[in-house]
Amino acid sequence: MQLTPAYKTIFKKALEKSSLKPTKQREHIFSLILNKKDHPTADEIFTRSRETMPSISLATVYNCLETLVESGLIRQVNFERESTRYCPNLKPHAHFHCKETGAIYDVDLPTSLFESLKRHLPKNFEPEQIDINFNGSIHNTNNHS
Amino acid sequence: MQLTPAYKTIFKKALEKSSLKPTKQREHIFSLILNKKDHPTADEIFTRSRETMPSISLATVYNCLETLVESGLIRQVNFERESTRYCPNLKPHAHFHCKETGAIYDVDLPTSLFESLKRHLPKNFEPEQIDINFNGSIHNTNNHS
DNA sequence: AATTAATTTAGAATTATTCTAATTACACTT
DNA sequence: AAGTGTAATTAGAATAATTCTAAATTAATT
Repeated sequence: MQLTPAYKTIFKKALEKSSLKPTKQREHIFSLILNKKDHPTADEIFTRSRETMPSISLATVYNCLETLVESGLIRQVNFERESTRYCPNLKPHAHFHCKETGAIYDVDLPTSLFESLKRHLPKNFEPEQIDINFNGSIHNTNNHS
Repeated sequence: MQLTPAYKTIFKKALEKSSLKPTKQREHIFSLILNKKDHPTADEIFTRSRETMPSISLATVYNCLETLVESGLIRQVNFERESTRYCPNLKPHAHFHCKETGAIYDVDLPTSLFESLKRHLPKNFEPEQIDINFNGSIHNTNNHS
């Protein structure tokens, strides 16, 4: 539940760039998301936060998540209209949503693929963000030989 | 507000395959979505429906949309946590969401791109649906020469 | 210490969607 | 043609994630 010095610097820089304050709550939530790299919902983050910061409120969790997304430290992930989930992986990647378990997996993708996608847009379309979401199931690989 | 005979057949076949009935309401909603190829929300569809079918209820609109999606006649489109939108374009394509106007544009993509995306999944991941969403703005092309 | 602006907080409000239970429509039997 | 059964529609209540509001707290600055 502690940021490494390196991440602490990244955290402060990113917030200051958007003229936002590096508060205890924001840092706490950022470190929670970094340290358990699943894709938690605001409510899950709220529950986890209270274990070590019992006074935090749900509204604050939502506020902090918003500021973290704004400053580029985390990404939002949405599947259909399920609760928004949050992701600290800033490398180019897609998400795979297992419809059986609801689990979300990061799928790394080469930058070239994103570039190739962009080339299909009309010239005056300026994408800021590209979300690629797979929906499906994960087969059992029963490798009985 | 009328389905062409060709679409009427597609409509009936698709529903029957899922053992669903081709009712007046389902057909009406399907034709509405087909005839104005924007990406309306359930509520917009509800409003449009009542112009020609005043007795329809919002619950029915939601029910019909669900069955149309189930039977593969239309697709759902989600941006962040905005209202779900519906799309009759079944060709492989992505969506571009303009953050200024909120408008959604279809972006045709070659099947090869989807194939290439799939190749980055672990072998036991079985995608059923791939959603590609661009988020950004559309620049003015002021072509004063 | 006083002032200000930003942040946090609790709880109310919002809103898209789903649920519930009653009614209606329709295909199938008698 | 009347009766039966199942699916679909309907109105309105319920749900749940998120946002809003207004008050309280915090931190930085004079």
